[in-house]
Amino acid sequence: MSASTKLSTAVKALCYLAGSHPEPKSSSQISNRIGVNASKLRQLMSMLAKTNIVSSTKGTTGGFLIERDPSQLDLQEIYCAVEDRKAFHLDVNRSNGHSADETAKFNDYFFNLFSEVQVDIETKMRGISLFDVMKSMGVKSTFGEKSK
Amino acid sequence: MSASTKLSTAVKALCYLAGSHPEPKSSSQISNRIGVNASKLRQLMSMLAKTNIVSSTKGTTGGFLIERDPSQLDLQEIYCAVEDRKAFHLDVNRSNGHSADETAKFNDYFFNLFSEVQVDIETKMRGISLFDVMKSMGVKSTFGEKSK
DNA sequence: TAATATGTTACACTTTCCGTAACAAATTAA
DNA sequence: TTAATTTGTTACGGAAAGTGTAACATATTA
Repeated sequence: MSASTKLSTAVKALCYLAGSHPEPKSSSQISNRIGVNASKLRQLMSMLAKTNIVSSTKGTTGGFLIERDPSQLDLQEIYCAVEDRKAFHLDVNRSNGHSADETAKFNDYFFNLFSEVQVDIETKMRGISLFDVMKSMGVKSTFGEKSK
Repeated sequence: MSASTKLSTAVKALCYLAGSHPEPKSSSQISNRIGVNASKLRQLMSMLAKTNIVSSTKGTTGGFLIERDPSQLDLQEIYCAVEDRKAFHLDVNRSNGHSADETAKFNDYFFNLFSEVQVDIETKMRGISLFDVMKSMGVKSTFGEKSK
């Protein structure tokens, strides 16, 4: 999955889980809802589980459960959980030329520039919580409510 | 070529041209210098020529010439010249799910978010001139100087 | 007329992305 | 204990994108 796809897919799934908490949802339920393949979704969810953003339980009554308050969970954290690469990856081309020194200096320059851009993106995403997204989306959170 | 590769390659070439103005440089000279394939480089240069950032002349004494003052040429402009897609492209995944309406709303949300990010990147790149890059790189501009 | 340079198209190769399948391990229900 | 269900992980074939190179028409110079 590409970086941006991972992020948006993860957010969709988390919105769904936050709207049906504390009822666990299986990968098939989630995938039916948000329209991605169940297997690929499990790969994504297992990453969210490793950082304890969701919990997972196996077996007949199992599934995924969101573990974090949506208002205290920002997009940057979600992104880092599902993507190894730093922010939105921009790559500098590898040096092949004669003047390897100069090419290396150029590559450093663009590496630094793109790093700055990445920091800017991270800052922006840190300012947006899952709850913010849910509000925009009209999804009501049931996180933290007592189950009847 | 990827977007970021196009930009960095174009900037390398333009720095070279700005440092050897007004002497035209052929695609082989440039490619030898910055270490990319001459044919691919011509593809890139022809895009810069269409927006008059460089001029090109054919024939034995031909080659490429930078046409803009490096201090009045910013990275965003270079980027736009060589890349069709808007800024650094981030894509939203296409909807397949049951609730197509909701998926569409999510996609809209992320499309808007990524658009904002793109605007931020553009703003940053508009603040950096080719001359700024050359300064960082220690390349001396000969643009505008009289040829002897 | 020969040589040289741009501008464009094409092609094979590699890498990445995407959708799907398969199956071990864990858990629940009967 | 057995069958059913679910996560977690790996693998694979095809699609798409990126890369390096070649080829050639067109234009210009010597």
